[in-house]
Amino acid sequence: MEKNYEPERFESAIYQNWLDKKYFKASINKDKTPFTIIMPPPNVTSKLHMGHAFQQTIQDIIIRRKRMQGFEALWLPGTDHAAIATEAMVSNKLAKQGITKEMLGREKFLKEIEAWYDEYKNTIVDQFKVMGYSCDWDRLAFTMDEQNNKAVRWVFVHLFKKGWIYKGKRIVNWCPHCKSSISDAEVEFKDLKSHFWHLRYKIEGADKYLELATTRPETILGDTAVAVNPNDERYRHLVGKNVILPILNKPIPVVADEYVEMDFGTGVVKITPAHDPNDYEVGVRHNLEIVKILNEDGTLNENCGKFQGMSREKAREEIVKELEKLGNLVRIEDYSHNVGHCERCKTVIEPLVSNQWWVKMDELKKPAIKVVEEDKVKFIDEQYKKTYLHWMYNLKDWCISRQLWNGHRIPIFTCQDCGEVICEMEDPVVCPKCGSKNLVQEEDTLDTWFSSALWPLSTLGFPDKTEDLKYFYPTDVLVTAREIINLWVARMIFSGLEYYGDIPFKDVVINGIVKDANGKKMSKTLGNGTDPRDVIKNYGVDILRYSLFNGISINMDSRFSEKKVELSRNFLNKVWNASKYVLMQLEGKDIKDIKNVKLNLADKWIISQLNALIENVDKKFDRYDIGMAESEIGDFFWTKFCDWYIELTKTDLNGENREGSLATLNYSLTVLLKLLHPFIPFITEKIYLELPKHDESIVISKWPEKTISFEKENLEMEEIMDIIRIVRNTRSEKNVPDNKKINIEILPIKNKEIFSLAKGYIKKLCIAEDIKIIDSDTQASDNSVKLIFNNCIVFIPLDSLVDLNQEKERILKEIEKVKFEIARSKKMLDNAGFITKAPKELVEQEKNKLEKNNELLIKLENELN
RNA sequence: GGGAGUUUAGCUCAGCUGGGAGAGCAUCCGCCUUACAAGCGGAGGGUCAUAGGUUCGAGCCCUAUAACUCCCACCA
Repeated sequence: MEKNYEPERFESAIYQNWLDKKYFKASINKDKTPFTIIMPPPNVTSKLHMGHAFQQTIQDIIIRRKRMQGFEALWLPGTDHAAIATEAMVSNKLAKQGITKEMLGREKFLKEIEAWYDEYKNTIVDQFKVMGYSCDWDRLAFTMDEQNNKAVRWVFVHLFKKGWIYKGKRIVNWCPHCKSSISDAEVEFKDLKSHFWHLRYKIEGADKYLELATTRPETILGDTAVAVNPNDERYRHLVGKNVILPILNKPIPVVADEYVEMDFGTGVVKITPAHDPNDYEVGVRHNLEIVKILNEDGTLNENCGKFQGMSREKAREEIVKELEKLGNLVRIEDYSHNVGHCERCKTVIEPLVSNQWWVKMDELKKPAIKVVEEDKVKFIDEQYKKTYLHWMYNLKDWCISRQLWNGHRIPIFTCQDCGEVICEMEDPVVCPKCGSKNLVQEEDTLDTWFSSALWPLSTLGFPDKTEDLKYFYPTDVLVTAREIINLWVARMIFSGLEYYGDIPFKDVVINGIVKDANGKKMSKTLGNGTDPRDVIKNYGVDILRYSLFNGISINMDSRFSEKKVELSRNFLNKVWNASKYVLMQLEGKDIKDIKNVKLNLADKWIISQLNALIENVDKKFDRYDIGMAESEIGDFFWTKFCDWYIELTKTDLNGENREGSLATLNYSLTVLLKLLHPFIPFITEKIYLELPKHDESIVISKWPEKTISFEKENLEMEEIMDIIRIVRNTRSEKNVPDNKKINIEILPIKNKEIFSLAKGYIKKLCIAEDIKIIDSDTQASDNSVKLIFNNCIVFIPLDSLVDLNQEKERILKEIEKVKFEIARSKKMLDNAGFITKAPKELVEQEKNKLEKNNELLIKLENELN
């Protein structure tokens, strides 16, 4: 093995070998239980960022362990077509050449989009491969590939025939930049400083005015009423009368509606049904005229007289001036309020009324609520169950049409001659009713989430009834982000249930966000993010992967810092060096199985410890606590394996029974590499293949299971370790530097034979020149520090005179400690409540402690006399 | 406005169904002990946000308060 750990020298070659050997390929195998993860598809054109690295690595860790545990492990990768974002990028590119999509026409524009996808298609996939992800790449899917298109068409036709898709005039969130409606979930609200304009409208036929306040004075041109609360005494007499709308000088009615809050503002609301969701509702209730004042690009339209063609912002200014001139402006108040922005392009959205396609949710949501209520689909952590259910209970119909060209075009055709509406699996050529060939398809495309909702189905072959679906579906776990529980997770659940009759996944792991070192969200605009590609370049993939998970809970937000990367580098370096050392010891030797060899005390200890480790790690894995699993293994490797076990074997390897140590070194390194493999796949593979005995690859090797255990030796070794710790502590306290050796004399009291076995360990780890087992304290050297344990007394003769007073102090301090413990135990045991109510083992344990401490106390007190 | 989360050592976080406060980093002391100075040995450091309550016993359970974070809904 090379002297230094240099990951860049082997990571990519190892990955290529895995691909060549097809280890990640999953196919139907009746002898194995399937374990399936479908990857949440990243944007096809995106570049690897910390969020991907975190979320996808979680899945890789899970799937790699399952593969080693003998499951038929499928991790199915794919990418998303990200309709709005891509259309915006391609439009921008064309705009630089002075071309609009309208100039190109639909067909040519879609060709441009396709070319764009082709160019960028592989960037994210290639970067995922660099990350070491063990996906079945042969199954790489795309939300606009043939299979998905087919699934989308099938589902649309299915819903249409059930009567669950309808066209309706509703207020939608309109993005004037994207020129499309966007869903509620894609609207971001930001607090903006603005004003409250107080206006007065003249009451028709009277010389009085009605005062109201608005945050959007420009919409005055679309007002068709003012509203007051029916219980509002102040205005009751005006209901049914008209007021004169300024500028347009048009009489509009005063209506009474519960929606108006009496306490807010003046208690009078201007109603613009075409441009406000609530106003729209009021408009419907009172049968008001709907006047649209905006074009698709956000400029004012032909209903706006001299303001036509102005931008929203310009129109606001001009209209306020005009109102002031006309005497309708009372005052302007500072006000800040939440304004909706387009999540993708950050433009202020404009609510406006338009014709859209909708999916009825009433029936779809019922079973999707039930499966989560009954934990058939389980959220990790459980708090998200509430988030999900809360949203589902209040779910309204889903607006699925988007005014884009990129995406799945709505497969509805209308006969221009007889008005027949056609929605079938195949595009119709003639009208089935009148035979006309004059058929026109809807212009709009579907919300991207419409196809994403079918992801677990379509990637496995839906709508065809494939064997893959039967075998791999429902999938086992979905790993995804908080903010798309509603957008995506919910829709996959009702889709799976409605179209295939089963849940799409059993567990939903919601992962936290990776923030920067200061706990701030990483963002492009702030420039505070760490680019995972830089970390890979400087440190390698394994170190990046390890640093993302060490000591964190994956469902909580975590922080990423250069510091963590360095710590991870130190650890991987430790793994490399320790392995190098162990391999050096094993080289050229005949390595036996631990079950067929005589084991030393330390060997039995580490084997027992490993058993406990395996059990703990499995428990943590099974509840997706993989960050803690990682740090437990890492901790074990460093402390127990390197600092203790390897050091202990240095004695045994020079002793009579080297075989036991060699076998156990080999065994424990193998177990640890396997446990670490899901987290840091490359270094573990590299070392694993150097072991004297190994499978073809650690990827397909067997996950460790518990083996023979040595309870008695385990405890004995722990006692010896305690002695070693105390002696080291004493050395340090007495200012004996580590380059100076001491002599040690041990007087065993109990379990005497263990000390002859452990003598070497103590000598080595306490840096002793000589170690003697004595059988009476009269043999002990003069001028020694005397350390008292339950099973022995340790004497350390020191060159310099031991200060007797200082020794007395030390013993007194120890007596204090023991007395404190005794008092605590007594207090508990004297408490009747404790004796009767606490678990029996606990009481028993406490009694044992008390007894031991009492014995120790007597010995210590004897020392003083 | 509704809901959720967080608050433990100087920093980053553990602490499972209540039963003696933990780790790493940082700090201090001592070591190049031939796998590793990216290392080894040792030490100091905490009223577990605050105030009540339940319990034989509370970091953990209940109630209230405060600060920070996130999600949802948005009042013209």
